[in-house]
Amino acid sequence: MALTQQYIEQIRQCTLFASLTDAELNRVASHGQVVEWGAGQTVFSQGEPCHQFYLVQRGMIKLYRISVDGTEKVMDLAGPNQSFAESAMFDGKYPLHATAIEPSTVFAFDCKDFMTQMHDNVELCFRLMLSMSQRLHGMINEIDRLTLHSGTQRLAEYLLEQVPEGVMQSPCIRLLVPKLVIASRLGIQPETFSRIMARLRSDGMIETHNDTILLKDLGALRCLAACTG
Amino acid sequence: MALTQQYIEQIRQCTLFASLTDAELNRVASHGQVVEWGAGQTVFSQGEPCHQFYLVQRGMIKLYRISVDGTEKVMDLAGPNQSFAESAMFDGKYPLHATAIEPSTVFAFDCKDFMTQMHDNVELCFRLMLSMSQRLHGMINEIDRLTLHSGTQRLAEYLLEQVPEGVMQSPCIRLLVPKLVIASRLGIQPETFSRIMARLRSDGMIETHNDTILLKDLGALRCLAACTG
DNA sequence: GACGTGCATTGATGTATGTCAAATTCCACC
DNA sequence: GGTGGAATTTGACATACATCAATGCACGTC
Repeated sequence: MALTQQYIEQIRQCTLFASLTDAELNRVASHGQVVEWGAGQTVFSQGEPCHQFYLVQRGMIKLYRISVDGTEKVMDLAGPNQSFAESAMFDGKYPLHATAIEPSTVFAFDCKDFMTQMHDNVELCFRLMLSMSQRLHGMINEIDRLTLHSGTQRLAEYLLEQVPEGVMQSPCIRLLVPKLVIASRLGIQPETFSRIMARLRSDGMIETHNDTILLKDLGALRCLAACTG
Repeated sequence: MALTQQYIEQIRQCTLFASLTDAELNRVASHGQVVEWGAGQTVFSQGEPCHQFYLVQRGMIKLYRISVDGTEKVMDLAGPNQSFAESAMFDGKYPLHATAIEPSTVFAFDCKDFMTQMHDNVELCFRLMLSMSQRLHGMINEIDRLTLHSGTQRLAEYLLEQVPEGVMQSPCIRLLVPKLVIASRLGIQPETFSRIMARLRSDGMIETHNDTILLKDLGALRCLAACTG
């Protein structure tokens, strides 16, 4: 489906497009599409030639790799207002799989057009380079966590990341994706995830009701995440 | 020390600078320096404001993080003709530590000048974006290996990576850095590294003499690296 | 409302890898 | 060429986490 005017303002929210003029944004949009994906549908597969990159409007996209024995590692989760696969433009093919884990609306932008637009607009290049550098540093942090932190620490960090800005004490958070997926994201097994949660519960740090989690002791969680433990 | 004419051709070897005209390259060089670092000397520390990015001329630079308890995780090793910390330009500070692990000569380029040069030269932007996207995909592979592959697999992969192109059978490779450093690079302990090597040796896949390693059975190593085992 | 499917939890058990410690080898420096 | 300190190796032991298996729970479908 064509990317109509009604979505323009929403696209501008994404920092990648924030600096564009109305005319430029319209041009990007004119080469874009709105696509709907059902839960479990694949947006693209690893190795596939890359002609588009994406911005999530609604829903959740899982970005992941699969090993030879079928095990899946979730590399990232893209929710509303988050873009993905921009860097694949330069490689020509996607470095991982992407599938929707719930009904999702996604904006798809044409790589070729975006590249020519970057040629005419250095500012846009800088936007993309900033975005890529941030993603790169995010990856460094990811490797840091995977190698230097324990499963418990990573889970505590994840819970704390879900807390909205400015909340001071005992915030209540919701897990936006199945625990199975979070476990893979954190590099642990679902069983281990469940066990760590049980321990945090019995230690009085959290209270749980399905996907809703009350963080009773932020201080203890922060210590767990930061310190050796 | 100023970056004199004698180094220009060497800098051009790096893909990042390959597309530059003589005039452009001279300008980059005029804002650059040649710096010598002894073994163990730090090039920059994590969090430090970033004013330069680097290209190794000779030697080896270790890029790493340190955890609260002092444990060190080597994220990457930059040898001759490899650049590092380009992406820090956009963040304003270095995301990790860099120290020389042997006497090294490094070209240092001024970020501010390079940024203005990118403003005038979209081609240069594209070069950097290509380089960043490759690094990004390298990181994805890294996380893939850390989470989906065993220590043995990662070590086998590392050994195979050291084999020069086109060598068909029983290549002899040399470890260019202390095993301690490689172990950290692979996310395992030095003791584990040693034990895995011993196992590969007793399985007849390799022969070792200090830092020299004969890969006796490439097929078996490839199977070990790729398959589950 | 019964049924089925997939997710989550809990228990029992296995194992790869980490940790601690000591012996040995290597290497740089005097 | 000897000496000291770091890197490496090896052994004994500990443990976090994975694996296997069974049960429970929630959700959607007919």
